[in-house]
Amino acid sequence: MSLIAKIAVSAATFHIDRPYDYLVPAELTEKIAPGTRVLAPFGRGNKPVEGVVLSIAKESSFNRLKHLDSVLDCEPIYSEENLRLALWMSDRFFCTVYDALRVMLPAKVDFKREPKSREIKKYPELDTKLSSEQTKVFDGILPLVNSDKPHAALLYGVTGSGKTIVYIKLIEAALFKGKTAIVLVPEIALTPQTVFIFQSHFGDDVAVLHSALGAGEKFNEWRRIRDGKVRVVVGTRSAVFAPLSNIGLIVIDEEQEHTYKSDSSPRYHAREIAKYRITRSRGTLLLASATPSIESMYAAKTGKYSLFRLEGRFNEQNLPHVNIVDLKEELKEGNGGSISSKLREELQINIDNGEQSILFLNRRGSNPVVTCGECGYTYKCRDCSVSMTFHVSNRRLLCHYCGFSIPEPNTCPDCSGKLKFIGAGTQKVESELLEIFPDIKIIRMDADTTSRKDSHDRLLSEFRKKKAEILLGTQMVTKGLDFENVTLVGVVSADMSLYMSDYRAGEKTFSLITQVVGRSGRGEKPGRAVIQTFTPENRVITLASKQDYDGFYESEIELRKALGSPPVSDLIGLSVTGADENNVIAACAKLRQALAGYLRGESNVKILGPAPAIVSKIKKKYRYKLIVSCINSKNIRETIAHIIRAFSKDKDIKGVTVYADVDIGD
DNA sequence: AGCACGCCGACT
DNA sequence: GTCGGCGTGCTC
Repeated sequence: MSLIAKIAVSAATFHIDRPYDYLVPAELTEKIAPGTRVLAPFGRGNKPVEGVVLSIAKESSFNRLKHLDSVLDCEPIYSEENLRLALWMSDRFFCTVYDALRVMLPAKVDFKREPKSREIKKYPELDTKLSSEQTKVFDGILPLVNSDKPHAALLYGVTGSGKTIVYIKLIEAALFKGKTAIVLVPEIALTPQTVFIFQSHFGDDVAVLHSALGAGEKFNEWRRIRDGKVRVVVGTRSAVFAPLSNIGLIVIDEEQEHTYKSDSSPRYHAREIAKYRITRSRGTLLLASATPSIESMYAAKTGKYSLFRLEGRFNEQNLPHVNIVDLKEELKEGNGGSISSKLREELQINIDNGEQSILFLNRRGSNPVVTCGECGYTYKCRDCSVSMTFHVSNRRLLCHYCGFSIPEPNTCPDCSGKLKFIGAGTQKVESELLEIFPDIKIIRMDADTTSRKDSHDRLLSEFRKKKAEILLGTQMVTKGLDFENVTLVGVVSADMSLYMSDYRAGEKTFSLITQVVGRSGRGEKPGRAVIQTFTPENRVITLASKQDYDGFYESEIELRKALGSPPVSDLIGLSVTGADENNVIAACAKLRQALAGYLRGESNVKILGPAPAIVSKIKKKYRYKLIVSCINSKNIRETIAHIIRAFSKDKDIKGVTVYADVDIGD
């Protein structure tokens, strides 16, 4: 009697995803095992598709089985632990089992060679001088790492308080116990110094996983980890799946960063994967940040996580002196430009003193809106519901969502009226600065100037060599940069991220301003910051300017409690997309009805929407959203999964797709 | 989501 | 007769 293999198939979509049974041909019984990849005939056309063996059985309840085509690996590429995690992910994050498995491997894995034997190097414990505060934190966390019970801890450590050295000491402790460690960073390119410290400290014992690695390099690192050649892994989101065994410590640095959440399937949060792995290996999860997410601090304050604090800046540097500039007043005085008189004055002081400045503006291009001054016509993307941004560098209007572009128009296409270019992005601010200070050099750093390989590093090293007076850029200038000659930071518009419908808007803005202000005054000289805003009295802006995290947390958590937002309750988003807007709306109505029916008995469940997404059309597809506010439980997730499956089978709904997303931001 | 099957109209 | 357009339903 031949064996039956239960396969997670790549061609299966969410609503038909289940283990598919196949007969194992006699000649494959030697090679096949749970965790190997196979080719299996699927569908009416028996097209060979890739799949992963979940388990081997003796019999099947299905009676018209097909035979597997071939086994692709000479040994299991997924461990039992991987398979278990994938099954858990599929019900936790509404994805197929194959999708979950796919994200655990580097893009291209060619695994036909024999494995190498594992050798464990002994790592010598290093001698390093901690401050008394660092010692206190280290002594607090060490027993957690040394115990055999799973733990989660939050380390609240202000910028410059020396968190990295604490991570290193804790990793050493984990290695000393024969365990391994993972450090997650938001984006390698933005935190080169942090990565460099780990590399120089742990040498050959550390593997770095970054997105800039080629497929082959990534695979080599992955195999080094898997073969036990390294015991420490530093990397971005997907490094949380690194094939280490016996994990003693996972550190998530800047844990509030949104990059830890995947925005395509599987829509997982690295923190949740880390918790899962740590629980099973009885290790410690250390979340760390200068501006912890509200949900993590809430978990710490309610006793779910242990809480540790590092509040002294390492070199005893003082906080930058912050000026808040009211842009309404500037307008009254006739200054409608991007640079207020105060910021101009402060920039002049720095130029005169040979000191450098960083300016932050979270918008690229020249002008985000081009409109007709006479009839009001506005240039919108052909395929997306957003206005097109003028880029002076190539004199084109560009859609930032799909890349569609047109040449710069001369007059209004409707009435031939004169066009107005409204708002300011980094390119516009650059030209305004050059008008004010014609003799200086400015380095602009945004997606347009860093698209080529290594251009990021090149621009930063030019700035470090003092080849420019001002570094002007988007998000990418807010993190990790450490230039001792930078004594002034300017936030060109603090309002931009503040007035979005996202319930995390305040939290994100607080974190962004706090981080960018922290770029100033990192050397001997004291730092200054100028924050420009139309709402200087806003709570988030005043608290961020004082770097008052505790004050911000207290006011924010009260707000969340009053509104019933996370972390007091959870949100599960249902996104509905399709090319025909009426079909999408009709599908939403049906979905809402189904949700209301199934969830009627549940207490504390609210269904919000449907409403158009913030950007209601992208690449010709309309996007609507329903939100279920609830306490996320297995029961609720199963109900929603059931509704989505039924929805996909519904013949009355055409050309519309739906997916669910947990822990959403808006 | 693919992909094949099948029903029906159009054309040689 | 038979080619092919697309509506329908299944996927071990």
